[in-house]
Amino acid sequence: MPAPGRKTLDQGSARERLLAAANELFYSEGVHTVGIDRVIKRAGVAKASLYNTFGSKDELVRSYLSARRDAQQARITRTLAEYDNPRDRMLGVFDMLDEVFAEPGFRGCAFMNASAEAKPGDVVETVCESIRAWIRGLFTDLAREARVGQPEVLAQQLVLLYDGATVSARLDHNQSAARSARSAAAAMIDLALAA
Amino acid sequence: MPAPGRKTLDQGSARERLLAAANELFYSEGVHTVGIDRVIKRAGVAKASLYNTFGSKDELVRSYLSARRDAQQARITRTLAEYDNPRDRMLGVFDMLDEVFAEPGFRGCAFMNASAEAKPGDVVETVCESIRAWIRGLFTDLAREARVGQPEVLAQQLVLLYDGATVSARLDHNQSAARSARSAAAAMIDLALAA
DNA sequence: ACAGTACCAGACAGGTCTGTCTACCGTCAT
DNA sequence: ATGACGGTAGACAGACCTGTCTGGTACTGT
Repeated sequence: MPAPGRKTLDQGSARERLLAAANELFYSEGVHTVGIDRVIKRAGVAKASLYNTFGSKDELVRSYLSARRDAQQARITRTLAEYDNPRDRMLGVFDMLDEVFAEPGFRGCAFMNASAEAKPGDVVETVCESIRAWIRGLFTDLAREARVGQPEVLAQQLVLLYDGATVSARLDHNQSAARSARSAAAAMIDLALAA
Repeated sequence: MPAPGRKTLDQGSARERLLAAANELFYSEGVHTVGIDRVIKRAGVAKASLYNTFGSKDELVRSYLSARRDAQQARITRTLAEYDNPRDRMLGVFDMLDEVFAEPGFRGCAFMNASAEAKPGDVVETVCESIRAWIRGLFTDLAREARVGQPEVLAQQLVLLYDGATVSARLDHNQSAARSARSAAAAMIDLALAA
């Protein structure tokens, strides 16, 4: 994550700088309110470079979300590797959330935000669905690995807590949302294991 | 909820028609993507009427959200009246969510959506905070009434499930999100009561 | 040396948005 | 009957947004 104070980005190819600028601006202010001109100024790039590279603003938005999805999946995967049993892995996701919420500039889930701005049938929804399916699958796999009776049921409940924590951290500025979700998740997991 | 198929609204004062049109359009397509012209056409109202009544688009948006907040609070209050003990009241909120999610045109929480589009410090955030504080207070009061050990803790967990269900219903098109949240809520409540 | 590539700077066209303004209409109370 | 009031209809200004286009610069492989 680049230092946020800088005025323009000056490392990497035009594509990389554009994606970095898009990530900072689109995430922190919304896809709609940020115009092309601000993105290219921030990236220190000519307008022609943007259109040569991405073709349209829509494509830039799509790429921004795809890159963010990949980064988020990588971060979760990295987190999981720190634990050696499915129960701790599930809870580890919530520990990671706690860190994410504490980062400066946190403004909720980029995919929820982008989806709220998108009109029905937008390409944005596709990226959105892909990361959501991935997370749901992750929790389902972990639940199955933990040998609970109904892995899908537990996974769904964990997803509810995951999303709820994100919303509460965003809208209520609730610094402890992830920890509340974690303790609720622990209770749900143990109930499922006992059943 | 007015019939959504109609092209223009033709009952009530200009103010009422504008709010009804704003509610339909802003909620279903987003605050930013819908322009003033579409709102007044839908309302069957002159542009001057909008600016005489509300003064600006921002104020119309604020009024739209305020009206929606009032309607939502009224609906929840009506739901609570159907039950006669705190535990059933808490769960009743999730039964209501199930109905809400099944309504045609459901597109998630209007306040989450508006907040995602708003820039930091927007007036929108104020309305948003007010309904969130109300819901949190509601669950806290019910939890206290139910004599659980830590009412705030249970209330926070129920809020997580409430928000999580809304997100999952919206983004995953998950028709059973409210029922999953309800069963998780029942488990959390009973754990809190047993403690 | 030279062609090709990748890039920057910015003017420009065409569209859309908010908000103002003029002009007109119908109703109703005094 | 007349003036205030609330409303309609739509032109218009000014800002802003996307996307195209021209022209110039720097490096790189052959």
